[in-house]
Parts: sequence; structure tokens; C-alpha cells
Amino acid sequence: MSCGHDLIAERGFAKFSAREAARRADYTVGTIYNVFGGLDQYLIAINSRTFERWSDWLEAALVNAPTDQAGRIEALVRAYFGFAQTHQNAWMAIYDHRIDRSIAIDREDEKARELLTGIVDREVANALNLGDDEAVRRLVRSLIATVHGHCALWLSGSFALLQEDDPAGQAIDRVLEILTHHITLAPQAAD
Amino acid sequence: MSCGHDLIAERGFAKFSAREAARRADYTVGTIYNVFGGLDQYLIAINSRTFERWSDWLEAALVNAPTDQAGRIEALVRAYFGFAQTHQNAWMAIYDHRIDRSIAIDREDEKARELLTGIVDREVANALNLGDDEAVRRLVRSLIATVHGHCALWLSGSFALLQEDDPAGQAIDRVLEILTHHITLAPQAAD
DNA sequence: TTTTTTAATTGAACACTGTTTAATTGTGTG
DNA sequence: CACACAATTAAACAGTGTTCAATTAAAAAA
Repeated sequence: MSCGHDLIAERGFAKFSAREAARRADYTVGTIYNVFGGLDQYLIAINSRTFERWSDWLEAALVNAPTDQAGRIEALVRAYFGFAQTHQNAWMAIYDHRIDRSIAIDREDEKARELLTGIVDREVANALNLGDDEAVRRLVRSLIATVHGHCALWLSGSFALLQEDDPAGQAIDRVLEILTHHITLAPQAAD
Repeated sequence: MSCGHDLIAERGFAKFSAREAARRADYTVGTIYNVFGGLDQYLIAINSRTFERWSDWLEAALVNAPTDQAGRIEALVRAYFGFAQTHQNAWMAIYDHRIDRSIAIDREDEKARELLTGIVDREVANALNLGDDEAVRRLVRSLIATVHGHCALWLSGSFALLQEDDPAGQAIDRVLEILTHHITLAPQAAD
């Protein structure tokens, strides 16, 4: 399984091969099909691993982040980009793999994905001086989409074509602009 | 060539096959390689066609758009989403096809891509009561990334998972929030 | 321990795919 | 007509995903 993750990180989604992954793990393709139930499930498992690493990366970056609210959001977005850049192939594979609705996703795999949004939920709720309620979570999904868009176009090369050289900076600017529309005054300490 | 476009629209990028596309056009795979120079160039040509259709779609939608600035931006974003939804496979193929830097992109293909950003440049400059200068174009790329992110996560199903049912609406809200930070007062008619 | 049952793993087959290249067919020109 | 040049093909090669009967290994039961 870790061989599969390594292979996709090395070659990218398009040139990934289940046969080759099995070969490297001293197995046969058939084993992958029997153990995981199919190629899609195998890829889902590989991508879950990437999600876990990504979450860890974000948490690690937040430890050394500034304590002011804007600084913390900036650190979060930069870490988001940092992971994507450092693990380009693995990161892109998450979105390259299109799963059709017929395939059921294991609870375990769903949890790996929720971990990531959970981190953002927490940080944004904090930046807005709000609790982690439904309205915040909806906004968070939208902010994630905003950052995702910048990151995806950047790594796919569409942005190089468009001569933007600091996509992360642009994403941060947009996120902060958006947040000012939703910000609430920090509650004062009771006196 | 139009067979290739039809095939990718029908099957999606992952299940697209150059051989099958050739077959449908009563040709042989070899012909594609000789005419286009390789599979990548063929896919670029197919995607250029999608870009052209997309631009046409946006222009068509703008004809019937409201005349107020926010309404026009909203119409633009909705049309963006509308095209992507109506031509899911073709639209996603644009981003599924990763071109490595070694492959040169024809001027003609570049122009098809610039047409689209050109439309957005124009509309945003208009919404901001500004000319179409470099600063606006930089913001526009960022806005496109913002909308792209919402649209991509939506169609890839990541958003369904996150239970958002109006991603276009969310994208519009974000874009308008961002624009208020960059807006300039409309120049008054000389009196 | 030996036998039986269950799980893991393989190997081989099938129908595809992309890619290359020599050979062939078609098409206009001198 | 014969020639040159472009378009097109056929065949081969090395891969791929997918399936499944047959084999091997491990666990449980006798």
C-alpha cells in the first residue's frame, strides 16, 4: 500500500499502474483486486493516506504560526500550498481520481477527508470569533474551494501561462477580503 | 476531430481512447499521430474546441444579462457553472489533461484560452468602473481561480460530500464580497 | 499430530490501450 | 503518363485493467 503511495508520488496519477505498484510490493495485480475489491478502492486508500499526511502538515505548520488572527489564516493557506507543492503528484492525484457514485466510500476514508476540513473549520471559526456552527462550516467549504482553485490552477500550469507568480499570496488576499465581510467583534473578557 | 470531442464528452477523459476516436472517424490511430504529432497535441486541440464553445456560451448568456453591475457578474458566474454542468466531461477534460512543459502549445490553441479570460477581463473591468489594465487582469485571474475552485469541487463530487447544494451561489457571494474591496466609484457624466 | 476448512495469493487469459514505423494508397503537377 | 509528395494504413510491441479457476499458506478442528 505504501508502495502504491510512493509510486503515485513518483509518477503522477496518469502514469500510475496497479501492476507496477504490486510488482514493487512483491505481489501480483490480482492481490490488489482481492484485498481492496478493485482499483478504485485501492486509489481511494492511497488518497486517504495523502489526506492524513496533509492534515499532519497543516497542524505542524500551525504550531509555529503567529497568534494574531490574520497571521494564522495566512499560515494555514501557505501550509496548504506548501503541502501541495511538496507533494505535487500525490496532491493532484486526490482530484485526478474521479469516483463514480456507484462506489461506496469506507467510513475510514471519509474520516481522513473530514480531518482536513475540520482543521479549517476550527481555524476559521476562531478567526471570526464565532463558534463552529453550520453557517461557519458552509463558509469554510467555500473558502476551501477558493484556495483550492488557486492551488489547482497553479500546479496545473494554467497560472504560469497567465504569469502569476504568487498564487498563494493572491489566495490569502482573497480569503482575508472575504473574511472581513463575515467577521464579528471579539467578545470582551467579562469584567 | 469533432469525433474526438464527442467521444470525450460522452465518456470523459479517463475512458477516452484515441483508437476509438479514430475508429469513429473511419480512420486509424496512426493518422491521429501523423496529423497532430502525438496524443497530447490531439487532446489540446479537442480542449481548444471546448474553450471556444465555452466562450460562445458566456457571450450568449451575457446578451440577456441584467444591466446592473452585480447582476452582470452574477450572470457571468452562473453561465460559467452552466457550461461546466451541461458539458461536464468536456469541461473536466480541460483540467484532467496535464501537459508537461516539454510540449509546445500552438498559438492558435493559446488564443482559444485567452478568449475566455478576455471576456472576464472585460466584464470585471466594467464592474469596477476601471480600465482593462494589468492590476485588473491580475485580480481577474484570482477571481477565475475562485470560481474555478467552486466549480471543480462541485463537479468532482467533493461538494456533494460536503452537502453544499448551491455552489454557484456561494461562488457569486465570494466574488461580490471580493469585488467590494476593489470597487471604484462610477465616473460621473460630465455636466 | 493429522485432517479439514478458510484465507491469501497466483498465473494465465482476455480485451483493450498508446506508440512507432515501413509499406501502401491516393492526389495532384510537370 | 510518370513523378513526387502527402495522407493513410497495417502490423508489431510493450504495456495496461480486469477476471477467475487453481494453487499455496495459515488456522481450526479432530
